[in-house]
Amino acid sequence: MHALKVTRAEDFPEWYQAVVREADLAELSPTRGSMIIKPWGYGIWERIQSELDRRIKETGHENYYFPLLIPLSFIAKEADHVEGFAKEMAVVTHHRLKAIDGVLKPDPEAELAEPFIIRPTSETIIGDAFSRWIKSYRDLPLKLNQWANVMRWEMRTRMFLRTAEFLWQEGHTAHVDEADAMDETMLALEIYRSFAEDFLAIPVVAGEKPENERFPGAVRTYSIEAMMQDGKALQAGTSHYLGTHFAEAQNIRYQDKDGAQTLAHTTSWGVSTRLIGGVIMTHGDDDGLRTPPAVAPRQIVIVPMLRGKPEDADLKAYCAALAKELGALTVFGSGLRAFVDVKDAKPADKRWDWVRRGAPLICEIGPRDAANGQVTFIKRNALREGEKIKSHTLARADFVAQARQLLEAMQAELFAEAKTRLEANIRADFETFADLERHYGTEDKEGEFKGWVRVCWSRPTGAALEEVGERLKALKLTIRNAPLAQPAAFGKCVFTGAPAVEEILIARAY
RNA sequence: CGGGGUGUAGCUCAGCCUGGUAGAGCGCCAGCUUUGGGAGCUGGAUGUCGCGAGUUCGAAUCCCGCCGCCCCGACCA
Repeated sequence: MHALKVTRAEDFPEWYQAVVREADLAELSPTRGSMIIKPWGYGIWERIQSELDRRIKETGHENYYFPLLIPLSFIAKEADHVEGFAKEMAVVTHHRLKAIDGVLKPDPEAELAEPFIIRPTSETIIGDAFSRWIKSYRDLPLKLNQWANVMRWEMRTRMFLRTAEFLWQEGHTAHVDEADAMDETMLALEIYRSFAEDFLAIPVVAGEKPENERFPGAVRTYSIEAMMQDGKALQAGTSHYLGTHFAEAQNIRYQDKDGAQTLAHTTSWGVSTRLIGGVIMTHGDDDGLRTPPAVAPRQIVIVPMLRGKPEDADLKAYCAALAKELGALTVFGSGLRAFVDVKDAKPADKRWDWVRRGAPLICEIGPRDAANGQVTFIKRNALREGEKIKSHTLARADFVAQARQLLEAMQAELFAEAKTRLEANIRADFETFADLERHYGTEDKEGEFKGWVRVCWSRPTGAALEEVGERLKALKLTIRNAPLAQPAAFGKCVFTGAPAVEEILIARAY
């Protein structure tokens, strides 16, 4: 009997919802399209924040903070940018409420002269500041980052994957020229790749987005793409080289060494709470989430087998001492997070709560363990042997000595499992569009696992690319990216038969 | 915003066709029993049946409108 009522195989979207609820990650809020992130889910985000923040600072960036509200006129400054975001904007138009016929409404007499938009991203207001901060080549590069909430009025929302309001980090930088800005763009992409793989145990493919998938206003957009357990792709991070588009629109110029006024080259890059959706769909199983140890808010949870008797006190003391000893250890670069669950509930229920949340190591310690100086535990990533729960027992001193290694091994095992799945499910033997049609079909069962394909193409642009997009759309496919790692020679374009110049990944996507 | 589904207790759902005092299981609370693993027995609490307006003596049930959620499409981190 599994801890969730629905399995991945039966109904993947339902299973996803079940994990979010049963692992106590988040719930819907009264605010349409926005969610309440609960402690276990927010704890994962806090771990993501602190580690990513460290890596961002380590590479020469500083944090700052811009306002939530942006003057409406700002968004209009870059043409592609407006087109990309205008359709999903929340607008603030009044500054006062008034009871009209007993109903509170925006006071018609309190309409703002210029409305504000709630930021969907901050390029425009940050560009405005950059134009004032940057005067000389000596001011460059300018490498800044902010942690913020943003809002995009999405038609259809899904917990963590696409919500109207979401949390993210947005890096914005300015440079003297394209070469320097491109170095920065690729640096950010590499930060995301290594972070996703090392810390979230999510293997990804880093590459460049095709022209039609670029960020509005970008010259080049790069992404990391992860494979979910239903074979669909999740864009888990993006990095953009913006060229001089925003510099032109907002007059970001510096005086170069020869005294000339020169346009700066800018970049922007971000990852969001969507990463948590990626963690769920990469590592979850039919018993709930398996939280990668590096981001688990609690890495070792100790459940004492309390029986409501006097000897409980000894058992609690034993568990508290064990937690303290574990807490003094260091793992993944910070203090080990151990927790004793003394909630007045049945031990079996507590165990399953932690299984669903995906605490990496769950210790179940009874009086006999305490008396013998041992620790009985289950490993969340290898919970079962057949249908039965597999438990392990170690002498207490050995458990403490091995705790760090157990967590590191689990992190590595989760990554290896996902990496194997990714590599086993990218087909690279398709040469024509007919091969794609045969593989993905049009009549296939909804949600059937299809994986990704890696094919050659001639990189058409403009109308020709539009047509490629339409043909793929008929199969519910999109081009994810052109991986950075490319072979030396190419075959023929699957779309046109012309000589190819690049390999691309094609997949169904979130 | 278009197509499909759905909305009844904290959760999963029955009841609706054929109108007549609101149900089950799980969970929750209390007591007792049990105690190395998702326990048993007994008792108990919990609902403006998504919202609004109709038809009717009477609406969870029929009609109309609106809204939320889920899936698909369009759009996107």
